[in-house]
Amino acid sequence: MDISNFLRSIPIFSKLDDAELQRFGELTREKNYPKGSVIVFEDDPGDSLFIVREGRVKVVLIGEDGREVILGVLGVSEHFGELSLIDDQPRSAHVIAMEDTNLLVLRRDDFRRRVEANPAVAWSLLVELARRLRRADAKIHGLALLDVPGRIARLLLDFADEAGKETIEKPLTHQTIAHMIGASRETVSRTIRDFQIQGFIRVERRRISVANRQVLKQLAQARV
Amino acid sequence: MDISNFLRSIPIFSKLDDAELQRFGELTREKNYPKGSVIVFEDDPGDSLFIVREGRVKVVLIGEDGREVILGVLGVSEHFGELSLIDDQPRSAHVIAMEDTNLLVLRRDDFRRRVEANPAVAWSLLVELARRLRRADAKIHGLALLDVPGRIARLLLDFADEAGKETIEKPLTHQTIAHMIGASRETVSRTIRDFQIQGFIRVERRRISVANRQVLKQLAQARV
DNA sequence: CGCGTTCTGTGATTTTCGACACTGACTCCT
DNA sequence: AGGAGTCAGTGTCGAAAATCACAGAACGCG
Repeated sequence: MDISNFLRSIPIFSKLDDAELQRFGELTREKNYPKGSVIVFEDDPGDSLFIVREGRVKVVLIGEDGREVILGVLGVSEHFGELSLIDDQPRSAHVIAMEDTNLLVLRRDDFRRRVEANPAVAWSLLVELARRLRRADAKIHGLALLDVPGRIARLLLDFADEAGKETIEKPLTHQTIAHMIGASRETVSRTIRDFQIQGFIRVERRRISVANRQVLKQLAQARV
Repeated sequence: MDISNFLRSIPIFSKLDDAELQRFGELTREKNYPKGSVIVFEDDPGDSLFIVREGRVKVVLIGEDGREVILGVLGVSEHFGELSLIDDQPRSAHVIAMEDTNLLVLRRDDFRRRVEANPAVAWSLLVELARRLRRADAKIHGLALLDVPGRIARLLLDFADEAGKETIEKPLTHQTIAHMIGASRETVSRTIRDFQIQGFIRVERRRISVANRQVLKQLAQARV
């Protein structure tokens, strides 16, 4: 797929006409990162926007002791790094490649100029940030008000909804889930096993499917 | 203070010229809410932006069982409710008056039209949302990676920085702090007492001052 | 000034989770 | 096919914090 068409598939650029897309495309550079490499370091100044063209990355916070929390996992045609471009503050998290990854990179000045010339892009960006803010609030809600089963239930429902069906295709290890919900690997293992025994979910070879939506919804709402 | 001047004191409007401020001002309505009343309900459709002119409000998530988490406390010249205006989604949280409060209200269409006519406002809004997103991430970091003393230490430092000095003037009850950091009232009481005994902070008649910044910073970083 | 409501301090008890420490099972190479 | 590395299941243990249950302080208001 050529760059213009690829950019068009991204919400914040979708409103642009061909000429604009072309110009944006010309400003980008490509970069490759092998699995496990760190793309962005927390606290770095940061002056680029990244768009995932191939692979998957995780946005993580890392504590002094090395424990991590995953703020989000981004796949093809999702982007990251715009915060620092907007407010000139340092990076707020690390971004690490979960697989071999190919990114398009756009530098601050180029990006800003283009945005200023295109109010539609600014608006789409606002919508995108609003979406993230809502997600962040939901995450805070989960961490503060739900116990571990609740958080796992919510995560599974989220993924199922996103996939549009009952079965979650993505390869999620218990460790990854643990980091996403702020729990330990063992607790996740136990809880998943529990859900399975109770018949809420079905698991075969790392693929989870939701069997009893109702109960999970219950768990995801109240601390029981 | 007249409305134009008041609006000028707000970051997202500060870049506007007098004529624009005047026009914005004419579109606003005033509303009063007594202490404890609910200004915005989660899940409501929502089509207004609110600016605090007097008083204080809290943005809260409430669980099924009535337990609450405070996402933020907003004072004079801060605003809320823009998310729903941007993405047309329902309100993501409740907003409740902590004191008798006077608000300026701006309706969606008026707001949007004015924003579209003023790219500078759109940009300031982006900066504001970016700031909130960073705060939300920091909150997630705290909830997932820090123990209660750590979270309290961080909160106190935040407030002290905000106040610009060592003493925090705002009237914070232990209950409120507990809701802000996702902990129980009792644990907060005990921890505050502890900090006091250890000489990290000084407390007199509900006003807390930071005595030993260093130690608090330590606590706020690592799980000890 | 008194009285009720809202805060705070503290003990005892109970839950929830994380920390370890292993075991076994897959899977991906090369 | 053999071996390294990663992933998952499980038991025990202990620490952190939530909960429960009061008692005492402080504050704010009529």
